Amino acid sequence: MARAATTSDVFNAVAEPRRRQILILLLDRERPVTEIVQAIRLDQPSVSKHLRVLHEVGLVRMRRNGRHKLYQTRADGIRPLHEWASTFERYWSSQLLRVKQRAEQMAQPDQKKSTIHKEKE
Amino acid sequence: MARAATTSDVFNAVAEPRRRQILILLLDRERPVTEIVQAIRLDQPSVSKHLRVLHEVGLVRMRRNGRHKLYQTRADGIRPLHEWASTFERYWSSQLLRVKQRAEQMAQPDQKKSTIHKEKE
DNA sequence: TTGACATATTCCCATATAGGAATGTTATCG
DNA sequence: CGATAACATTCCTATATGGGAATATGTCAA
Repeated sequence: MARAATTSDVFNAVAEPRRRQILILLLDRERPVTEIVQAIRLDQPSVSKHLRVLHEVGLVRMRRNGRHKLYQTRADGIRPLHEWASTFERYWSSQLLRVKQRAEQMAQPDQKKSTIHKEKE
Repeated sequence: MARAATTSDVFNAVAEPRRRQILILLLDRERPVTEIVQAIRLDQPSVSKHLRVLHEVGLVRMRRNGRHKLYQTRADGIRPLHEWASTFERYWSSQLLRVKQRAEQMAQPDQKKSTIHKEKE
């Protein structure tokens, strides 16, 4: 399986770069599909599919206007993501913790340097 | 393709529920792989693979301690996600905007109710 | 060195899904 | 009604990847 159980939650929806693009584009005002197609340089069916995903997880609203369907970002839908990320906030904002961890590493000099990811702190 | 270009960025990493579980688990203190295996009820190879992904995108650090490898969340890695989500903050916190949108919808009563997603506002 | 433990990697399979092409659907207008 | 515009859906293909089994790698202890 390519991505477990909850295939369509907010986390999955924003994992796709094109969808993040669309969300930013539709943040300030509503736009018809054609305008989105032009803006993000993707064919219309693909855009419609992304919009469907975004709509299903509540990240965009849509209203019909004549022959057009106007989409707009529902910023509210981002809140779960924001709140989840906020859980980590006090850890990265804590200099003390970082110092503590540094000290622990100092006390364990027999570690191997990671070749994959270099520590940024 | 199952997920475009940047297959392994932070957004993709946290799109996986198991990995979010691991990140929370490793937030307060470092733990060896075996302990993670027990905690999240997943086989060891799968856990190792998730840890690899998390390490590659900088969401966990690792240090060796004897035969054990101790993993811990690098909260700092969540910041890009948090900052991205914050972009939307002023939109959901703005009551005024919501009222404005409500007014626009009132002026356009010929819309169809979405059967997929019900507006929560 | 041998054995045991801890972790990582490889191989395989099933599923999810992005994109493109073709087609279907819905609404407006003459 | 018929044509057209605007979207949505379906079908297809290629790729990504999660989980499990088997295997490999690495480290310590005796």
